[in-house]
Amino acid sequence: MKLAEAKAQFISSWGAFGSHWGINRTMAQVHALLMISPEPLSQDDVMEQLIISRGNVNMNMRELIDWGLVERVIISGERKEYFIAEKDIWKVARLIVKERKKRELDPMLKLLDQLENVDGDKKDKNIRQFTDTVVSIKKFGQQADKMLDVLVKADENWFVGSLMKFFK
Amino acid sequence: MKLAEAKAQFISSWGAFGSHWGINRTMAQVHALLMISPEPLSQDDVMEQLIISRGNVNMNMRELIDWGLVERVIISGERKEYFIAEKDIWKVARLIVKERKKRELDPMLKLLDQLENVDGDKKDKNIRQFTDTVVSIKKFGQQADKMLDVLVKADENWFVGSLMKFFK
DNA sequence: TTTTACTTTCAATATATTTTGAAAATTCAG
DNA sequence: CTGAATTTTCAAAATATATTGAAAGTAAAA
Repeated sequence: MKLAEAKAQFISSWGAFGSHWGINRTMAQVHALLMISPEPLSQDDVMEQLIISRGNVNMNMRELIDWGLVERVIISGERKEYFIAEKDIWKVARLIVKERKKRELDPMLKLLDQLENVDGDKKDKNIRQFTDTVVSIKKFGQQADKMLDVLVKADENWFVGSLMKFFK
Repeated sequence: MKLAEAKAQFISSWGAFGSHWGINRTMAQVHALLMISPEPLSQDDVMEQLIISRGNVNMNMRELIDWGLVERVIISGERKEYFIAEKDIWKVARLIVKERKKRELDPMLKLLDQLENVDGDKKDKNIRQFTDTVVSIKKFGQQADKMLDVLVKADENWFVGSLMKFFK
């Protein structure tokens, strides 16, 4: 397969994949393009290669920077800004987990705390089922929270090593 | 807090949460409603409680059944169909992981296999960077794949036990 | 068989999300 | 400062996704 074709497939596919992981399609495509580029790219480069508008590139680039997945770099003698992506896939995964944990898991756990105690007869089957459900989801969430914290803070090598041992 | 208010909050919040996990908002709300209901519900019950149309309930219910998150039940003497949700949150998590792995991870790994070998000079930095990226994502994906397989097939108690030991 | 209760489908509609592009803001060289 | 290059913003337009509801389909009861 030719490089150009492979690139196009990779970008499109990473876009689709990302859209299932809380990262919007175009944002993931920009990230994909930057990951496979050996040199930093400008906004114009991205516009040209992905055939999307300036505003679109700008917004998604900012979002990628917010997530910590992309960095601005200055090339001396150049007026334009350039961008590079984090290429270490473990770091990428950790950054995504960190961000999604903050946005989704943490608020959910906070809410479940509030829902744990509802007024009324503890023997009422409606109240019982509600409380049981909330409590079990909360417990599950707390375990997930702990696990993800370890992952997010883990040094890559330690983590890969131990986990691989664990899963044979 | 009153049960009615707590229910409304839980359903709305589980809907928002689900929409970040590959499950559409309404589908997750139907699932939430069924999880906190001590008795099976009919399509009419769901229509009434979530204030959504018959068609909408029907489509999302089928999707939930496809994922294995909801089951049809027959109540003797009743003409209508009733539905209950899987309430064990570990089973829910495993079903979701299983389905998403099949839909997302497996196709991605298959594609990466094809992209690993591109024509041209292995010394070219564009080809080098592309190949390096593809290979490292593939390795990462394979590890994730193994881990998730263990999780999906694991017996709940064994898994909770070992993992909790692992994460102290 | 016919009637009735219920379920499913899907084109039309409504809603939500993404993208554009031109104007405003910023930055830098002269 | 002035003006050119570049970046940012955001309302409007385009696109994608979800929802409705009425008609068609099914299956149990009469």
